[in-house]
Amino acid sequence: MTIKEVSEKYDLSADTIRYYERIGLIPHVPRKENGIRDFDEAACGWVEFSKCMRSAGVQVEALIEYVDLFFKEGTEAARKEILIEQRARLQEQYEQLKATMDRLDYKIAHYEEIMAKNCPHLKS
Amino acid sequence: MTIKEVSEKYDLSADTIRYYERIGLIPHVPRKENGIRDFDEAACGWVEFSKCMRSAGVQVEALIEYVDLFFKEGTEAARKEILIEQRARLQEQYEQLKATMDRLDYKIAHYEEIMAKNCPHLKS
DNA sequence: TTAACACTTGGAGTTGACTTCAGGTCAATA
DNA sequence: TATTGACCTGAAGTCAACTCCAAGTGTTAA
Repeated sequence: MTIKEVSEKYDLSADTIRYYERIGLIPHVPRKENGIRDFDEAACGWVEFSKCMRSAGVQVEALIEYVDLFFKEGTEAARKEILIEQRARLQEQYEQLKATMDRLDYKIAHYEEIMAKNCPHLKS
Repeated sequence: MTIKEVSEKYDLSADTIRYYERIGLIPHVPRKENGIRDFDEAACGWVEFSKCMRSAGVQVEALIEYVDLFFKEGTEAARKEILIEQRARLQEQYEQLKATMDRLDYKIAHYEEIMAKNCPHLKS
């Protein structure tokens, strides 16, 4: 697969994918003889994984570290640690998100109320 | 209250609070004769609100617009729209977060398994 | 065969959200 | 009275994460 196809498949710009490879957020992508990237299933998998993690807000730094460890043997414990820490971060984000959503719901309901009062023709 | 007290109360740097005021993310804070900020309850409320919204990821831009409308009459519908849109954004973030957390759980479980296998002394 | 196009690289530029700095005022304390 | 410390302002700097650009190569279509 070309970078364009992968870009369309995962809705990430080709520049972003190249950038991810450059900084090591995804492993080196195989090339054809002429140097053009030729994504195999594994490379696609990494793109998909990084997209999922990034769009949830997992930091680039943590992903780079994970990918780096991935190619070294005997790093399972360290990789697991990274995942656990990132999972905890997302949990915190989730709590914050939930609290804020509740608050927005409350405020929105408040505006509903105000607007009902200010529209006398609605109270038939 | 001084900016320092407010900064400690809400765990936001004084610089951030001044920045928020400058860009209109919180309304103008009352001053003493000498020009020093003197936060009253309303000003504190705005700081707390902005902190809550920002830490959930609501964009600065949307909050500025909201604060701006807040001081104009007859803008209730517009304000409500902003809140609804931001609420929808958070909902999306939430879905993404949940999917990614599930995925991390799955991967973490996978590492548990691998590590159990690679530690024969644990299987008594 | 020449133009158009998709790709390559290294590096520079942009964006959003702060954060730091320089230079100044003012109140209180040694 | 001099200096310390908290505050002020406007402007410049930083950081993460892209995003765009210039200059070049290789393949396809007119």
